[in-house]
Amino acid sequence: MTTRVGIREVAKAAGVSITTVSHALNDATSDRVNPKTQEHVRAVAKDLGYAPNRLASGLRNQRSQIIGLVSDQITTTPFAGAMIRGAQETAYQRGYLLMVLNSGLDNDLEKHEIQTLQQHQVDGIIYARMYHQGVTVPEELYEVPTVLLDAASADSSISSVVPDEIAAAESAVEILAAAGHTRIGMINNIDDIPATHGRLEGYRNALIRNGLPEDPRLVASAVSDTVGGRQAAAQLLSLPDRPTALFCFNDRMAMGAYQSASAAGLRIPEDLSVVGMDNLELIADALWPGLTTVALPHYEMGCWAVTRLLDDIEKPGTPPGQKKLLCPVIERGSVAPPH
Amino acid sequence: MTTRVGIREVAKAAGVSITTVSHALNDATSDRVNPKTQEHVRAVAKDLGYAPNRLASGLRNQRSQIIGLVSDQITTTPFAGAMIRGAQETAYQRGYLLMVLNSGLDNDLEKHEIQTLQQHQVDGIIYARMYHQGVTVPEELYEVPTVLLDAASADSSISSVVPDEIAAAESAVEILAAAGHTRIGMINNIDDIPATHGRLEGYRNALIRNGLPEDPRLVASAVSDTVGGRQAAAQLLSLPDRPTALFCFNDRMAMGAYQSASAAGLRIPEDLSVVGMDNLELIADALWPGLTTVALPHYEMGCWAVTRLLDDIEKPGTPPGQKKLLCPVIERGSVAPPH
DNA sequence: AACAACATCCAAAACGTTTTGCAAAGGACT
DNA sequence: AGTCCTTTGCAAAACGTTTTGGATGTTGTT
Repeated sequence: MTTRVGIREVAKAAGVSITTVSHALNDATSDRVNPKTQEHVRAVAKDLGYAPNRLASGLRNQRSQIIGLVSDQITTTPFAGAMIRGAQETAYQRGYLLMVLNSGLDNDLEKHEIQTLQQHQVDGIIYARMYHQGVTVPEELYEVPTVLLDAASADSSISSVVPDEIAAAESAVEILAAAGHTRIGMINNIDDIPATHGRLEGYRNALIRNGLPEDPRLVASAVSDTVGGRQAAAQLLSLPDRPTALFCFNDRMAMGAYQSASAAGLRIPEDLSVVGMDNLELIADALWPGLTTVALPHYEMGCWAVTRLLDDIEKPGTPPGQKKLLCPVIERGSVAPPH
Repeated sequence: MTTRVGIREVAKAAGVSITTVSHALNDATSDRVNPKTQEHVRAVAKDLGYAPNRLASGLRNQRSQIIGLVSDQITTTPFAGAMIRGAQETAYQRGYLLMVLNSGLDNDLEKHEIQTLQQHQVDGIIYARMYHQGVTVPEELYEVPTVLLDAASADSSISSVVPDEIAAAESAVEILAAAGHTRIGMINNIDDIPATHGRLEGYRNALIRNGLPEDPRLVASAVSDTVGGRQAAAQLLSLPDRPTALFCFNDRMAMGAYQSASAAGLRIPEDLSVVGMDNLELIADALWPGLTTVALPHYEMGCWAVTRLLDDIEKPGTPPGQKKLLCPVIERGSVAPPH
């Protein structure tokens, strides 16, 4: 384990002072150092594989080049990965590193984690949820630049990014309407979260825009997993005038709908069209036929959050913004015209 | 934003010198400070909410209290979450923070990331893969304590942790044999990775141990996703003397088996028993009936890796170890006796 | 009563950078 | 040729800790 090369070594090797090295490396604009010298120093530094100790430089300029990401849970959903990856990659591109912490549901732990991050002088914090929800921001976060990821706060002084649930549901239902369906059912979630209300609203908007009547019997709600979807679908499919198409709250419920359809002897998409939401590849891609669905922009939200945060850090004073990101439709094979 | 309270403030408030504060706080064993004074200082520090600046103390004692985790991909599998959570939680419990970086498949990027971590003076690095595979460790990692997560290296000087593929497959097949099956098929992966060979070996071991004949026609291989599983299952189920039970390489392939069984008019588990592997809850829980499967210990592997790494860091000289972790069976509803 | 031994605390140096105030050197203008 | 200005490089201070060597004060022994 060779001892790390420091700025001194570079200075000696380049035949100049430490100061000159520092200026040559950092202060690109200032004309305190001769361009030729600068180039020379840079060459030598690169040659020696010099990379400044971030602890030291962080201590000096009160900037750690680290941002923290604290989230409620990280394991249950595969979305976590995409969000973190989006955040990590854009942070890295801008010269920052990401520190990930998850607090479960423990508020005290969360407080403690935020404090720990502050001990490490993080330059900013991303406060993330693993599914879209409203939150109240812990007061510790007001001490440091913060942006909310997949979460929204009543306090509009804090930036946040969430998916545009309404528009997403609209485009999902639009696909079914465009295929010619006039009796379109919806399988909704029962939790009181933004997605539940937003997707229902989008469903209604799309019906209205297409001149289709709203039939309250065509909306069934259940627990938002496969079993719930199976039950809700069974209910809708047993209606005397059953829907020919189903918009499902998410892909897991859509999987339940597949199961009920199969049990009822209905083929997808010939007898029943289905559209899901979330683009859970593990399911949407695995179903037979593949599930047409609307993707949640987790990766993009991660990118947006970090971009916003770093803008805030690097040029403070930018006014906060609440962003809703669009959700792209992913077409597979579960939609066909009704007969 | 109140200015952070430093060690000076504590010293002033407690009426002692900075040195005394530092000793009182850190050096619990040394008798350089009066117990009463120590207690007093600690009370004051807590009162003021003092927490030492980790950048400064890291710089001083060449320890950042940070460990890095670099992995190939983080998004495609939901396992990433569990591994990272395991690593993060145990690190946090021992006073460390985790820095997560993913390099995709880009080797240069990976090198650069490792260097960046070293700039931040990380105390150690976890080198992770998102599915079990052999790797050659980048030479940069020899400069710093390292352990491999879900990956093994030919170089036995480096610690690593992987799932015990053979034992896992054995227990999967054991379940089927215990239920009374004598014609047990296997749907395997075609990739040349440890899991492929290990699970096949475990399958064979279990057959032998139960005195069952090995019939090579009962093993079908395909791409390890749902479509592949569907095809392989179709092949096995069309055999004149078809297997009454299927051990599938993973849960996605098992889902394909469900689809083929349904297409062939076979009910699960009455006509066909199925066991998967991975315990991908999204699928295993969603299938109907629920899929009995063997869980990969991702969370536990994350814990083990960090524990090992920190032991290494805190008391160097511990000899390296290669660990295989056992995989628990998760029983659901896809196994029944043959008729 | 003087001195040794001990307990307690303090001042200062160090970790590796960045940055400020100055000094030295070199060139152009009168 | 002398003055002034510009260009360039250096020494030193600062960031917030930890730790070492030594100073101070207190107690016990002869």
